[in-house]
Amino acid sequence: MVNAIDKQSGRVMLMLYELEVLQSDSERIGDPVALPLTDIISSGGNANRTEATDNNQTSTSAVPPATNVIRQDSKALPTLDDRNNTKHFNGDNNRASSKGGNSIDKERIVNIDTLNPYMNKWTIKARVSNKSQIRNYQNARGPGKFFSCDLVDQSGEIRAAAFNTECDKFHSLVEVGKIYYIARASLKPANRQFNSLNNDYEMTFNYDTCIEQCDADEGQCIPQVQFNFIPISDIANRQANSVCDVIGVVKSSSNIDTIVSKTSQKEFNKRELLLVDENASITATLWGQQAEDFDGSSNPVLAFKGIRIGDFNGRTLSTLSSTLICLDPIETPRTIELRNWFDKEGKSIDLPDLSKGAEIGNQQAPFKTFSQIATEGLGLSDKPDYINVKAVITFIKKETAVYMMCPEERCGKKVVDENNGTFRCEKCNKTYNNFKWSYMVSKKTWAGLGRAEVDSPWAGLYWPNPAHSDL
DNA sequence: CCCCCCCC
Repeated sequence: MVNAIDKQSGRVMLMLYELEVLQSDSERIGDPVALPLTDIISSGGNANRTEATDNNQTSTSAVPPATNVIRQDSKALPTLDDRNNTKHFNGDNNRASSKGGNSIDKERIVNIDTLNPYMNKWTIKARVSNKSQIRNYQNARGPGKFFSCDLVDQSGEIRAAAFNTECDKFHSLVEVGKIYYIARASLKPANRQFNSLNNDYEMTFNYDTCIEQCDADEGQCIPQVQFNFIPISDIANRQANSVCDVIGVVKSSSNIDTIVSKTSQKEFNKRELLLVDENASITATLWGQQAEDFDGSSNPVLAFKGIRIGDFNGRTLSTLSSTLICLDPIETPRTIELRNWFDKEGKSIDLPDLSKGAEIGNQQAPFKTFSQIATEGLGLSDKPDYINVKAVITFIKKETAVYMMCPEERCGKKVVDENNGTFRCEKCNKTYNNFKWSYMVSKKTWAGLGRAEVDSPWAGLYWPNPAHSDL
């Protein structure tokens, strides 16, 4: 018998080898209790206490399950099935249970959050919360096809993938919202760049995998979806191009816009939302059908599972085809909290916008003289450079100091006065009965440092709120 | 074994 701590997940594992079944239908012996987790960790010698603690903190269930086995019916502890007698335990034959045919052992259901690559016999009972389309791909090994789905039970969640034969076999069988027994799939470490699910592993359906639908009324305790929300303000500290779960109120939304992809030359529809929570706001972009179908006019609470973080002008969110979007989700108390907060005060306060980081001026940007801008070639590459400048204003262009701005919150473009009481925004392709005054100050500056001969460039100062006008 | 997901 070996006990070990999985370094990657911090989970405690107990591996039992070469067991011999003496009797399979005995009464419960003694009064068994759950293994004391902390004792195992501290007696493990090289136990990594920090990892284990961190893992527990980030887990959505505050209390680790006493055992990984859900006892479905009997008072007795699970017993080894007669079909799986000792001959299956004398080696590493992990196909043992398939010898009894294409069946699933429903008496030995384990929680999803206990699955790991070292277990070779398990069944889970899980709801499908999300499923991808079949995607064809081409790589060094030739063409292939693939789909993935997300599985959830009362303990946790895991992403599962299926390739080629299994892709064809399981794609139509697996339906979002339905519950299945799943046994004998492979497990490997999850790739955090693409997967925000709260599990260190991902599942791959293989030739041996068995999936069987479960009656709907058997799964009432299994949630529809599990979220691992991070506050919007935390997105600033996350890696660009990673995925996360976010919830917020749609404070405003743009019209549909069409862009042409640089790589594929194809057209895509998009809609930008301003998503807010109690501490920050961020732009979230919806694509394709999800953009077309979305109506943000009632300021709904919107939850995203597996949305991608971008770094345009600070931080943005952008949906992937795998992103699950839930309108006013009932699964989380955050929906009510955010609703109450927004209606009471959130709708009328301006919060830090993570998608305007670069416009406001990055505090980390270095101070530069105008001569350094020239000699270092700043501003000449495709991506903008951000600097701070300490300078004296020598001239202000008064004629264009104010302009009439589109009243739409996320627009900011100049409107054209139609001279009939309406104002047209070309960007929104819409005519409004009102506009907002905004300020664009062009000015000539001179940066000292004994370099008076350096050309002093024009600089634009932009601030959307007149309350900040202190020039 | 996928992992493309678009634009400013």
